[in-house]
Amino acid sequence: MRVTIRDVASRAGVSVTTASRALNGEGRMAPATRNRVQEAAKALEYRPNPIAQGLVRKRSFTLGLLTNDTYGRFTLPVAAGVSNAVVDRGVSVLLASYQDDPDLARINLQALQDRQVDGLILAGKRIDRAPHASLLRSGIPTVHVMSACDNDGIAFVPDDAGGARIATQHLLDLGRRKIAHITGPTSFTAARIRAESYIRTLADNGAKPWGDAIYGAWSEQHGFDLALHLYDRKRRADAPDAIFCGNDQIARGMIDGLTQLGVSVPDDVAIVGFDNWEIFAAATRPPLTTIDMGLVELGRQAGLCLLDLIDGQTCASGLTRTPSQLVIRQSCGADRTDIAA
Amino acid sequence: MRVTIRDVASRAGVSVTTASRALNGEGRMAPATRNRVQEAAKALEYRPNPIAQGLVRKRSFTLGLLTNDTYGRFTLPVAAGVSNAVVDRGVSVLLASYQDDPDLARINLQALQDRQVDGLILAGKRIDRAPHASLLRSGIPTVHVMSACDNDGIAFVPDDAGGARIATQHLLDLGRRKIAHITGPTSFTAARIRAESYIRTLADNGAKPWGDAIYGAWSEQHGFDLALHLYDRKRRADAPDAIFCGNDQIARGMIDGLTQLGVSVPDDVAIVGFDNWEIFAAATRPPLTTIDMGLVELGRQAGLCLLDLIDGQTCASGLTRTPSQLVIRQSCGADRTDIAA
DNA sequence: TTACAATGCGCAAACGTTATCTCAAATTTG
DNA sequence: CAAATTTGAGATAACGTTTGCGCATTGTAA
Repeated sequence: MRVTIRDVASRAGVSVTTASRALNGEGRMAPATRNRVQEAAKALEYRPNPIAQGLVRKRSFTLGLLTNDTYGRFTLPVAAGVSNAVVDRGVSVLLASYQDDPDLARINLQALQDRQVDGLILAGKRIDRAPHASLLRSGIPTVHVMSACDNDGIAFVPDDAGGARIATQHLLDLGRRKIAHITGPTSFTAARIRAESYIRTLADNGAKPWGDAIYGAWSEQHGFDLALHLYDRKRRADAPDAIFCGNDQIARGMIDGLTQLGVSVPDDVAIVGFDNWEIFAAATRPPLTTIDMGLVELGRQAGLCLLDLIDGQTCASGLTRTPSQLVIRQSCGADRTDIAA
Repeated sequence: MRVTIRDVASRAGVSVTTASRALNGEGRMAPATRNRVQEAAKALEYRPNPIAQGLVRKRSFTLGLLTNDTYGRFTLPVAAGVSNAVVDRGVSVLLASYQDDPDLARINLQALQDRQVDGLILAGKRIDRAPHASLLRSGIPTVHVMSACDNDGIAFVPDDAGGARIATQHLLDLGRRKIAHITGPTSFTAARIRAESYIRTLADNGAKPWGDAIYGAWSEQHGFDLALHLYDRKRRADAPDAIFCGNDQIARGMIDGLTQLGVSVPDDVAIVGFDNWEIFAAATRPPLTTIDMGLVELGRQAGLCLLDLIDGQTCASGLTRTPSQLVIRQSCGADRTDIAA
């Protein structure tokens, strides 16, 4: 059988009560006694039983991660971040996935409630869609990740504006001046934010955008088609010398299109993507310089914030945007000798 | 406060003991009494507290899913499958991710053990690598997913041979006869299995492989380079009229290469991929016909098997390969009018 | 001294279940 | 009709913790 607090207590020659208090650092107690208990615990490799603790403390020391992301592209890095952030505080993460299915959402939420999760992380796949309403008023401390929430909610999302700024700035720093922006549908808030930030960054540097931001699908096709259109032989002279793409797929399509037209990347046109979707970004020819949204770190912060929230501390409320980072590969021609592979 | 079994008991006018037995369907009891209790439970929306149950039953009704897959490409579908399979048996899934880091693996395993998970799912990213040794002898019922295990272990992996057979057969059915196979490194068991199955399927149909299976990297580059090589103008006449690619990335590279050479897919060459990595497969031009490994279903089966194992039932031991499925898009020219989009 | 507070620790109850006994009433048996 | 058996259900003790309360013992002020 597992070693219980009873074993620790008897080895230290104290009562169970005292042992408990010694280990939790509570109550008045002779320092010597406390030490004795702690050493006994260490010697026996005692680890408290979270289930028993949960029963009496009415806390389970678990977080529920309820996700809506089918492919795991966003969720798994986030989940890893959450899990790693809280594991050394003795907290574990329950994963449940409802695939846009309200029934499944309800069942899973109920299961998490039954388990008395101390907190809930609701993960989505886009920042302007709120989780299904039934998830919203669970009565459990909740943070949102990669999704919208109501006014008094707490959400962690990537710093779209910052990422766009870094990307645009990078192109400016490389001397490009005719910088275009091609991105997803206007209906996506993330797309609009990135576009606005792109424009503002240019303005801050005394530059003008090359035409309006071009909205469309988040697809390779979109990038590909625009490459063919913008760099059509008739227009090529006036075409951009750099493009900031709203995601890696668009960037990929763009590069493919440019390559097909014989336009050189990065010599003629520098390309920056967004997402750092590794297998995608590394597979373009040339490999794609892009923005990493720092999802693992985002998960970390969401996890820690949730823990604070549970402890009753006031946690950074509202929307927190975790910083993005530029990952330099070869599609912009920047020197990357100072950057680890 | 939550409604407890005490509330149910008093509403039904019985003792707590009787209520418990009535709800668990145990013990001798007047049918009327049992009904009364069950109705009381329903009326109060009673749901038993798994924590309390766990304490006395020495089971936690949780499964631990310990994964090594960093990007979540495989793990999240599997996790969703596991979770959905077990949720209506009152079991939840704890997710932990060690990123090839032995220390993290140890810590996470310990956390799962502390929580007294009833079973463990060890998920990897390739079928010929066993999990870190320290994970192997945890003393907890374990099934492996997408990874190797020792002889008396239980593992669930995709049916590589079946998938390769279906893919090859599909090409044969479409009348192709010069079918090549391009795949990942020989060091990957999955690659070898797929290659062997490809050869066997051809033989079963009285056909011969077009040359040896070509091993290389699991990358687009590999496919791309081979396209340029195989369909070089000098060789094109003898080149394959169909290629079964070992994964979607190779297929993607191959299609890109062929397109660049002006070789038509699927008219001149039919391409089948492997993985059905949605965003990849749907983005090729033309969209890729490929093999879906059924990871969600794999997760389901692994979860149910683990539950059986925990109940002491003898579960299908050894390696279980869950069936793959052909997803028909447009890279083979097959009619797909009978298939839903 | 006497009274009274502080210190150090243990008893016992609680958390919400299930499981092991026990025991009265109802039923069958001889 | 008495004895043996079955039936139905409750009392009580776990499970491993934490926690409110109480009780000695020691130290301090009057």
